[in-house]
Amino acid sequence: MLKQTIAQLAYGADELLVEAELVKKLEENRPLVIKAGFDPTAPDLHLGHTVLINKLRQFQDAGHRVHFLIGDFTAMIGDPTGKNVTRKPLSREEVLENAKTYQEQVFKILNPEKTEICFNSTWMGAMSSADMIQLAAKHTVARMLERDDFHKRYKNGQPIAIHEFLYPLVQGYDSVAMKADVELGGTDQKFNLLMGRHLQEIYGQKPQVVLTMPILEGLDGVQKMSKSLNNYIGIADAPDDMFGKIMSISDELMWRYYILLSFKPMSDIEADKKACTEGANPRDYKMALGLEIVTRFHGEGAAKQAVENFVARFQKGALPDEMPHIRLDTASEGIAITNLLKDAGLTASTSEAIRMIKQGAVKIDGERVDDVKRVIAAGSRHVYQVGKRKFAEIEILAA
RNA sequence: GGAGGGGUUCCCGAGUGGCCAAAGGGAUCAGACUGUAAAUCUGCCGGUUCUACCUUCGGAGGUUCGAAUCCUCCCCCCUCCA
Repeated sequence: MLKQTIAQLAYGADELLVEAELVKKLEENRPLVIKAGFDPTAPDLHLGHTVLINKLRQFQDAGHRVHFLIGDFTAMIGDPTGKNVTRKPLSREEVLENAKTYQEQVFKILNPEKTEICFNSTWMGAMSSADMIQLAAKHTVARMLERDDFHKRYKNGQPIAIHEFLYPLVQGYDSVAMKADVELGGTDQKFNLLMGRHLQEIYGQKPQVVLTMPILEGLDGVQKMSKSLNNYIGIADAPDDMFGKIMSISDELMWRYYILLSFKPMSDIEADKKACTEGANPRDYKMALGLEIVTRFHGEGAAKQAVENFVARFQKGALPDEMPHIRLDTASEGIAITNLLKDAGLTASTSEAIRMIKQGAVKIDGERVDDVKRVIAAGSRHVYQVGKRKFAEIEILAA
């Protein structure tokens, strides 16, 4: 029973340190304090960010309490993680604003009853310079340089500001202040998470268990999900978009998403996977995954609607129910199709419009356009389509 | 501080005076096939009033009928030496 619980909690995780300690803690039969820290730097969350939050939710469902730490103090320092450059600190106002957005988004997944929001400025702000130096005395430079990115930068002669050393110390001290039993973080956080264990021991606490989660791949299945790579699914994406993006991922990536994004028990996921290798259509499982995820962020009604829209549009080829309505003014003799597509934003330029027409990608009211020089009469109103995804109803008004 | 190498269209990367809007690959996009999957094939891949013209090869000048290609100055990156 306990074994199963641990297997489920560690499912999809990169590393669990140390499993034996987690067993002991669970055997105490009390709600554990599960810590996860977030830098309020990126207020627009995408599914990659939710991997960790989902795992927190699983701990809640297993009866534990999540202490959701907003690193408002640390954000003002600027974590060097992953970047080889010193990150610029945020202002107090930015931090608070971002933190607010964070909270709004995160309760779509977490159970508010079992969540406490903490700010590390609560204890860090109260710390005196002398205390800070005391804290800094708890660790050596040599060990600090073990951290991968510090190590690399040091070796390459790139600058490391002193305050960057304080970041892991503060994050570790947070665990002391919060009396964390378990801390979750991305794999890139491992060093900082282990610092928590180290400091807790020094301060006379039982060291926290560390659970690291992998970084989620983006829609391309290769690079990490990120906004700047434009391979992300934002949790604020519209239901149809969100569902469509999920349907477009590869079968292989789908299982990865199942493991890291679905709340299905691991035994079910493994069974589904097996069914597919034995001939079941992966598409149906992909649709189920899409339904689950869209439901989480938009509710069941919107999610079911998104599925219906998807089936209607892509499996039956119908036009979407909702599309932008655009009005364009033009001279009384009408407007060239190429200019119309550009002005309506369906293509980036008239040159692209010509290309699209030549490639048979442009349709007016469902009928393919062949003539690049076609002129659309003023006063008309049609549905224009470019490729599979871009639609608009455009009305031409004579000026 | 010294010596050398390099910055080309979204990315990598060829191009050393005209045939260059610039090879090749990748990505994107579109078409076919499908399950808006993958793989594959095809096409496209700066802009426009499109058989032509305009803007682009780190930046600014210059030489030339003509420059991504030659010259001058400047900015940035990399390698080796001190």
